[in-house]
Amino acid sequence: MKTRVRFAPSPTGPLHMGGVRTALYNYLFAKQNGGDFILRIEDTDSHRFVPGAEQYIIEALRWCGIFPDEGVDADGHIVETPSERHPHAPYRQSQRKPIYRQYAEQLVASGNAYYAFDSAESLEAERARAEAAGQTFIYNYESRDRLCNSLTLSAEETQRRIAGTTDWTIRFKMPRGRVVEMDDLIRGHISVNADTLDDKVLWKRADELPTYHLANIVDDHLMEITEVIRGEEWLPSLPLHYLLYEAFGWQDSQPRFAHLPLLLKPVGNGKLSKRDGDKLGFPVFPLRWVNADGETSHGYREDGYFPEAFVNLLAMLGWNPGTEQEIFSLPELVEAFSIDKVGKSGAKFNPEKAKWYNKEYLRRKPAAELAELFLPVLAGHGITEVDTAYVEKVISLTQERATFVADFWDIAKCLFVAPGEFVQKDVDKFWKPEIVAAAREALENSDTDTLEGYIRDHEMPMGKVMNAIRLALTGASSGLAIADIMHCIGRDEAVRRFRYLCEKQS
RNA sequence: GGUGGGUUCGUAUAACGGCUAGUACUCAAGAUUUUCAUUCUUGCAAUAGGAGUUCGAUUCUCCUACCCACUACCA
Repeated sequence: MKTRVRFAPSPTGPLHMGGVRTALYNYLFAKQNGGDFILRIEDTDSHRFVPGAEQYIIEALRWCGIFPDEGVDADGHIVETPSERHPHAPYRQSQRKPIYRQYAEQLVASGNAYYAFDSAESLEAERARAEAAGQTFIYNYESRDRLCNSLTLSAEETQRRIAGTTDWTIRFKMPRGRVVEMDDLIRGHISVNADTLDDKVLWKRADELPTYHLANIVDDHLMEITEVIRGEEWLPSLPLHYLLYEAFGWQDSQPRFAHLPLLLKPVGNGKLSKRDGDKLGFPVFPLRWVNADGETSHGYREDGYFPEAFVNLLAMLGWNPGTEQEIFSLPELVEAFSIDKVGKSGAKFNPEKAKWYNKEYLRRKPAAELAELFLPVLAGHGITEVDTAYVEKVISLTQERATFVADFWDIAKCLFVAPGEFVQKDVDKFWKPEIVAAAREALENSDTDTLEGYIRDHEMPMGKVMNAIRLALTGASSGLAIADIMHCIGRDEAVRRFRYLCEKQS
């Protein structure tokens, strides 16, 4: 049987990095097994729908190099209708609306579900009453017989209510005295007593839409999903899902499940949230996101991370190859990934390690590629007429000092413009008459390649003289090697800058 | 509160039930360098606690503690 997995996000906002990791693991699993990766949009919550969120999800996955074989955005094109290639379309649950109702009713007919007419207020009151008594209200075998539903009402009354009002739902009827035995690819065997579970709502009449649980099981079945790989927050729903497969009689083709550990915030406890990024200064989203209020959240892409680095670091959060290799390209991940090497416990995200990954990728990239990325940065600083070969040379000198492409400017701006300001602390330390005199003599009696030899031959203090020259050339006493700078800007420019500082200080 | 899941250096993780618990990031020190960075070397630092099984437990079992998730006509 061909492996078919899906990533099924809800378009309620930007996809956060935990979601991207879930998508990635699904993708890796599919590709490793020669299967298909499907992107399905679970937009059954009409109230939380956020415009642009679906497009964001698609764009984020594309940026990571993850292209669905099937689903909305299959092969990079939006798929809306079924075809030979996409028999399972549409892939947006809102467009699959007509499919679900019959399944909900099938469950009612088979006695696995029932109509419930309790109002939100009455249920609220039940919960409050239970809480006051120090108990928890559960809508299940112990309470359903005294509540307002098709189990307690006459058939006529039930029919009348279904026809006459929109204030009803279909609830799953949890079996009594059942222990559900489940298997998880990551966590092993799990068993739960169904008596502790409640009769989940399957169908929301007010919206004419199924809830997650129903839509999810129906679609996974219809789309012939073989493995469900999703976040740990779904683990508590697994018994319900098992029971649903059973109620439909689909248990033989039921997918296998794997629940991924959560991504935790870098400091303290709890799962990674949008606020952590703002507070600690790292992105939690793959791409920049601007919400309806104009509030902007950082994105890895815009912050200068390479997609390969982002994918790599994400892959290593919760999974490891069992070897000491840390750098993996996407194809290498496909090769090495294994679901049973995924950890069970939540992984705290470490922004420092994320930067390290980017640095590693940056230093492995060819100068030509980096030059192309750096050109817009240069343009942003008003440098437009530059020779590409020169930019590549600059990059080869700065590459191993940088973490992001944008760092090239901070490190090497002196190779494009003369310093206008000088670090006072360094001026005080190195711009002293005797050093300046020596530096001037050395500079004027040598060229780029003989400067160091001249200073040495005349027994000048190497460190002080070099730093005085560096100060004149770059504005500070730290940074690139003098010889490298002079090779780039030329001796004449170096002398000019030196004289400029002399005049400025006199 | 209830249900489920989890727990190895600060972080991510490795270790058929068997050497001195390994590696990476961070941090510190040293070497190299004209400075900074790089690079190299070294160092700091962990099996949550308690029982049990066993010749032997990070690994298996139980208890406790702590953390997390779920507990909606949200996904």
